[in-house]
Amino acid sequence: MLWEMVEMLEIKGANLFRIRAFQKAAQNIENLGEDIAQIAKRGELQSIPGVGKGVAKRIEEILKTGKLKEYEKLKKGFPPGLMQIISVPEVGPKTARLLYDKLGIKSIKDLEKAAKAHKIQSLFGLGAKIEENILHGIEIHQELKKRMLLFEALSAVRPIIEDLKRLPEVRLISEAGSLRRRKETIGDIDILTSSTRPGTIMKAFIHFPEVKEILAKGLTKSSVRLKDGLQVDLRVVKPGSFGAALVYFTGSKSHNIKIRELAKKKKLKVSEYGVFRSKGNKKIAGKTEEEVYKSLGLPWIPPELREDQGEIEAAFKNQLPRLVKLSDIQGDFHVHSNWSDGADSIEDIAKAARAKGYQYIVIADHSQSLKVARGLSLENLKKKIHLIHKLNNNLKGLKVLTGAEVDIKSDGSLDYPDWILSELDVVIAAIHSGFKQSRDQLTTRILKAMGNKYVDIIAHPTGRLMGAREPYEIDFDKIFKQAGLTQIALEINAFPQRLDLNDLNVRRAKKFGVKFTIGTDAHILTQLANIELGVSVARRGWLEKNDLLNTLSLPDLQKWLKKK
DNA sequence: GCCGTTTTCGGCCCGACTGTTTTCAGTCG
Repeated sequence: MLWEMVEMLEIKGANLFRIRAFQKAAQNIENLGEDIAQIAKRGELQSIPGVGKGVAKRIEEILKTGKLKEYEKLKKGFPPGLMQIISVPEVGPKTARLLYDKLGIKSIKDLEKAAKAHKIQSLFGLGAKIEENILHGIEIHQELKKRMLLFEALSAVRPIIEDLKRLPEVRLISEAGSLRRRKETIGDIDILTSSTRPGTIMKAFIHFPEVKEILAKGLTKSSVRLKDGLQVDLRVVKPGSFGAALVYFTGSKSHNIKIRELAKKKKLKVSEYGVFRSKGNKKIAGKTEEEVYKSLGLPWIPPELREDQGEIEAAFKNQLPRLVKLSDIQGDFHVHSNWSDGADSIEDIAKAARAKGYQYIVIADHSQSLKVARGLSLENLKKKIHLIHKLNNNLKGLKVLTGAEVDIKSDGSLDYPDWILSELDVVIAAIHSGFKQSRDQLTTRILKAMGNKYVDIIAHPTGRLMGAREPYEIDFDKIFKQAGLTQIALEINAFPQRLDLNDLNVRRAKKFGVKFTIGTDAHILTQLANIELGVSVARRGWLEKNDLLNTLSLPDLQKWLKKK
């Protein structure tokens, strides 16, 4: 409701600062990672940044009545299609208002008709060019909405950066934007380079073989669409501004705003060119990110934290988390072999894991009920355990841990009897069916599974598949609390479509004392590399080394498993 | 409407680009 109010008020032409206040509040509420009703119950609404007396009152009204009078009233006077118009590129609130007042345009369809009939160019302030841009905007506006998975963006950007690095004119180069922050979905790919000769770089970039279409080509900025549809923006700045530009292009937008507000209070000004004194405009930083943050009295902030979710305040107090690193990871907790629906033999997986420098790996095939994934019968599981023990005798430098991804059946019971679970090193429990159960049912179901003393990990706790399946509804607070209490770890599933738990829930769960494991859910050797995605989620969830079981050495992990 | 390492009142990030109304408003990131 707040978001919609923002759009309606923009078109209405309300006070911009009031609108921005709503916007800020809406964004922070969206990123809570906790049920707002719980916060309201504790009477702590105003502890949410950007939520003051006014917004708190509105939230209380919504929670109490399910409605917001102010919103309903606003909406009544609004044609339903009008808000969509500002989602067309080139059309903002002012233009939308003008088009509505003068031409009665109240939907994208109306807009297209009017543009094609050349009615727009006759309006005061608009012209033929704008009319043309609007038509183009309508064309691409559908496509723009699609965001790609982090995994896809990473696979696309790496070869491009490698190509660019080969150019002698390129000095420094980095990914930027939401990709560098490792958000789970990416709109378009941003790359930043520094050079004193941007022209040559631009030219080489737009002629890369992967490029299908050149969207814009300038002196220091070009945009292309690749053959697979991804949009890539490349920007070149002078070496002395690289750090400031990297801060700026990495974002997030709200992080940048807060940084600049902070600067202002210190009589400084931050832009993509550097940090300047307000008086006299003397440049005092810009070459590196460290320099930029330092000039504001802050330590360098890892990109994954730059979401204006308290990282600046934490940095100010020198309380930033020491985020877990990929190199801290000693093993993978969730791998499938060709005993169930995986592609590779346990021996090959073990060798690949050893080559990655791991100390251990958990082979966790599906359980008997999951026929679609060739779940293992009791008989086969016994055989598999035996085989792994034999394999470990001949294997140096890595230990294969016996595991299973055991189905949590719809009544909350497990798909294997206790006696065989007790034989396994690691028991992972997960839901693979009955997603449509009620929130209460699903929550109770998982809690019941957590009541089994052999369970070590709950895998992909919300079951989502980005782009294909919504997360199922569970009472996070109850599950996090129980996980904290029992020390049953929650998985950060690193499969590209899953990333489940997600960053927000990870951060929330940590506050309950929850431990986590990263598992790639790999079904083929190349997917072992996805551990990196899991580490990104962990970092975005503010996790430190100690929060993850994956960082334990083999002996420490074995101690942990015994203790449980 | 929110907020306080200037402030309980008076501010609220910064700059590029575009097109059009020739000096700047609107949009975008």
